[in-house]
Amino acid sequence: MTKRPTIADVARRAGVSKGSVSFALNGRPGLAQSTVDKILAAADELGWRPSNRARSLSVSKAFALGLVITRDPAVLSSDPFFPAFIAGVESVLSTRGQALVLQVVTAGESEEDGYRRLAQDARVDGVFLSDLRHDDPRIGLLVELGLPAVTLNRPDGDSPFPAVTLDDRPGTVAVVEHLVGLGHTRIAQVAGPPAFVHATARSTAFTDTLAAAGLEPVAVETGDFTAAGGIEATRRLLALPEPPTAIFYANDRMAIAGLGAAQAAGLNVPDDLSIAGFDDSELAEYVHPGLTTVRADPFRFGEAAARTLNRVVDGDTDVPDVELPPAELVVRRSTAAPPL
Amino acid sequence: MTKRPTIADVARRAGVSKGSVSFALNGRPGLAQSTVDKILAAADELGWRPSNRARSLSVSKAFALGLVITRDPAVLSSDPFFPAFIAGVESVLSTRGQALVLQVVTAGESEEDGYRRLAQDARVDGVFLSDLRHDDPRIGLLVELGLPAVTLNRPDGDSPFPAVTLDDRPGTVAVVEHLVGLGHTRIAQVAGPPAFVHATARSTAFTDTLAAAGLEPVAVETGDFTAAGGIEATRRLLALPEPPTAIFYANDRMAIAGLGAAQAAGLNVPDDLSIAGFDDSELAEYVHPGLTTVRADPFRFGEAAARTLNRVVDGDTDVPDVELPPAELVVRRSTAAPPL
DNA sequence: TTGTACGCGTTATCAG
DNA sequence: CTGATAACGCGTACAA
Repeated sequence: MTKRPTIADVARRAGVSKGSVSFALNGRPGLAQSTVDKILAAADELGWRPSNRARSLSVSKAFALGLVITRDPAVLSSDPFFPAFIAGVESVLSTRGQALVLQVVTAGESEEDGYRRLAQDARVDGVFLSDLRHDDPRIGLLVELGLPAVTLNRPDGDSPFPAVTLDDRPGTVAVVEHLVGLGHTRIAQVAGPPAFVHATARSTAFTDTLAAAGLEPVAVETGDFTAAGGIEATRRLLALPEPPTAIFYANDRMAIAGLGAAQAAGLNVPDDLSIAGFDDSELAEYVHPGLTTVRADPFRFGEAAARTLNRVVDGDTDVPDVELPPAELVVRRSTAAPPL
Repeated sequence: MTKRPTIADVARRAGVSKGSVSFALNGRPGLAQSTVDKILAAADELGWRPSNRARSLSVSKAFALGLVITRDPAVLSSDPFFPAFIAGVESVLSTRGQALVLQVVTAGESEEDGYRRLAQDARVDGVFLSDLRHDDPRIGLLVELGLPAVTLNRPDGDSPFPAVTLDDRPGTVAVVEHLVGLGHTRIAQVAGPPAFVHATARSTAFTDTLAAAGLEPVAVETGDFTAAGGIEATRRLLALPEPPTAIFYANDRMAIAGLGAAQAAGLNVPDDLSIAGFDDSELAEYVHPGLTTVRADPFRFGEAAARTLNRVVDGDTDVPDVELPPAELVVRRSTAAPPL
């Protein structure tokens, strides 16, 4: 409550100049050790902490990173990725005295505006680019804005930014092999919107693996990652003349909703229909039957992304991409051999 | 990319002094209208935007609000409240050029430290205080730190901060009356941790309403709001010599997990057991059977909280509490008359 | 090591 | 009234 001490207070108390204090506190050479000690002691006694504001102004940095999330709230509500991702990011930022600025862009406002605001207001030193889309326009935008970034997974176009990647494909392959191994031949997929890089990556891995087993998808429906979308897609699949005996969903939310739809239609899961999801969200383990799914580690993803972004922000050129351990299959009760 | 224009550039272009520019842009009296127009035009032509770093330094404000969330990531992951709440907050902040600084405090670090950091780093002008606990120590801490706040719901002790409240009780009462109306007499509850104000509020409303109907709870189990906790509590309830015919959970996550546990135990919901939740999370509608629950509006909550906090931050004294429309009952298929 | 300009708006003081 | 001038907030960086 008493106004915080400034660097001038420290200087006065140590009997030196402001400049020396700054040097001492930043551990820069050019000061006698005895002077450094004196200054550090004075700073300590006064409980001095640098003012972010003054520092920001003089070094032109925000000491903050930004995350723009574009979802309507209802959808975001049950997304299992971001909260854990954010926690991972925080675990890195908190040790560096940085803050995370979050921007939730709801429908109506464009996502680009979110980044633009962050850049114009100079609120952050860099941003995380998530949910990459094909030929993502945000990459060009960020280049234009001069805002450093790290991409979550690798974009398909050119990108000057490092990528932190977590390969979804091994998990997808494992799911398909698991289903094929159980004897399924009529397997369908509920994919995510094709505009997303990760959605098509999963989708392609699905089709390819099936092909490698000499099979073709019964159908590939497109969902929008929401529960409502999962229900719709599931109903369409179940209404097919020859419905699938197994459905692989691009995320758990659609899978859990699909599970509900199948049960509501009188089907027994897994006896009549096997269901697999993607994410291993909290509820996946606890619905009935437990959902077979694919588990990634969003917390680690957040840590790695934050560290990588900071290297860029710190001026490191040629920051290498970081590859995280791939997502892996978690087998539960929702998958079993197909009905005879 | 070309360096942004400063207030001095605008002044030069308009042929006036820096001070006048500042006055004109802040709509302060003391300038001829013609001068104001000239300045505004110059600013416009140059595309000038104030540097909020410089502004921060000179007016000692951060132009940002803070939210500290204390959950371990796994739990936070499926919390339906915060994402929508944050979206509501954003909808207000974005119109004022403010930012939201998010801090996720994971286990190990104390929540208090989160607020302390936010205050010491002067990162925000005020904070949202969520998940109030009885005799919440954070209130005293914030007073000590001199950090303005708004509480989400009303704390039970003294508080100098305005509260934005959303009464859970009418919804709780409605659930109990709904169950009693269906003919249930053996009703149990899975409550939240008693340390939380909202958990005990719901719990008390539950017990009181039951008492008003001349009934007593079969049992009140305490869950921790997680799916795993919901499963445990449900198992204990179902193992009772005379198990309940209806269970009311303090949130949807526990309810959905409880639903899974009941089904895994071979029970038919709602024929053998009625289940009701709280939140109306996205999946509530889509699990099978659809979950009877209580719906609040976290987006509006966020809007109201942001507006209220801003009034405090702006120096308004005696900002009144804001009362939001109460949570309301949503009846779905998971509740029905008890077995004969 | 010190002194001081600098980053950029805000605001109090003062002259016209 | 109108508008200019300068001090201020606080740390950094460079010339002296």
